[in-house]
Amino acid sequence: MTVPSGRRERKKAATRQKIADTAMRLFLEHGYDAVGIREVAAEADVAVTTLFSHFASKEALVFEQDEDFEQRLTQAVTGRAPNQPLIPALRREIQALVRHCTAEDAAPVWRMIDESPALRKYEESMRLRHAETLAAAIAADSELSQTATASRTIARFVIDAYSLAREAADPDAAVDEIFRMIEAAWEAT
Amino acid sequence: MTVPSGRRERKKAATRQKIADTAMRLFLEHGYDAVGIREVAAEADVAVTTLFSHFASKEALVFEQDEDFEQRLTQAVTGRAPNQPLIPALRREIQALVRHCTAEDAAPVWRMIDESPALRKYEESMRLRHAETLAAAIAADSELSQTATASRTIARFVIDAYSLAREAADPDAAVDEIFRMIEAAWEAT
DNA sequence: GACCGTAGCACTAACGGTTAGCTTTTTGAA
DNA sequence: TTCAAAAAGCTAACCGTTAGTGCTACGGTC
Repeated sequence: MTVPSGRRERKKAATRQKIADTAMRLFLEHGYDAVGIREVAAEADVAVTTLFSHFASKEALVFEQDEDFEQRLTQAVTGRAPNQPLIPALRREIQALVRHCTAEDAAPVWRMIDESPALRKYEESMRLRHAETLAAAIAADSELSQTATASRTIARFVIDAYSLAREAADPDAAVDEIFRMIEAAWEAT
Repeated sequence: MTVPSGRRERKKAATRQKIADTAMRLFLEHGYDAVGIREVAAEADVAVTTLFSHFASKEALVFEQDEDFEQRLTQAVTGRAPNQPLIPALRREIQALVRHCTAEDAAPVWRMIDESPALRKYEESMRLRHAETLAAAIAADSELSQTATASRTIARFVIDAYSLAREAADPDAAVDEIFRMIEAAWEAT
């Protein structure tokens, strides 16, 4: 028992990474819909069942590291200095995340996502999960005193900001504009 | 050509309705996931392909009349009296919609939806569609002068209000609380 | 009333994502 | 070396969905 040390974990992580990399390469090369799970598994030289033991679904192959997203947002709430206001902290984080995914080299991936209904759906429910996590972090902040509904509402609005800004013509300006609205909403609680 | 009047339309509508009713009955009886498409088709005495010619997907069987939703929201925007403010009009409509789907007799259906990941996903992307439609209606209103981003943002917030209030312990109070925030956000534009 | 185009429906067979059941290999520890 | 468990593998299926094809009944036209 104890903690499975070393090699086992590394090998598992390596297998996972190889699957993810292979999948991304094939998807970008031939299109998401044109590449089947069996094809990805064969190219990565693993069994289909192995692939699904590492990733819950085909879509999850594309959003490999979405836990970053969640962690960075909650970190922005729980990790800010005492007496620092909530909304600006979230604004900075969202700004950074939007910039990250509107960067040049991320463009092909997001184009692929936008073109596939399945991937869009998946991202939508991912966002809702993130909003719930963020809402929990906001609700748990002892410096703030707001109802459960207000926490969940602000969390949704913040996630909306990310989603809307990402698609806007001028993402930076959109973040500014939307966060002015969120700030007002927050002060109305 | 012209408009195919009469019997043909009635028969088609009857078939559609029979499929929808049968599906709902089976879903509520045995659970959404436990009932297969082939089963629904057999019970409704139609071919599987016929079922899919009336409904785009299994989930669509549950959200049979979601176009109402979209129409009522855009109507609340475009059909309000001149010089009437936007947000209160939307608030009234959302209030009504929330009440409608938190009514006693709708409870089993919504419990079923909440329990099925597939149905939740479907509803989420439905909401996004509705938000886009609503955003277009707001942007088209000549009395209002707001950026495209502001329109889309307010539309999202309004749809969020519906979604959050529906799940809240006290839906009426939640609508009030969230719309106070939306009102503030709107005035900040 | 006979005729024709088409809408609606049926049937089969398949495709692609996903899972269950079971066996084999690899790994860490005794 | 030996053993238990984790990881990976294989087969075979399930389920939602679609393509291909043909039949039937309806609505409009002559």
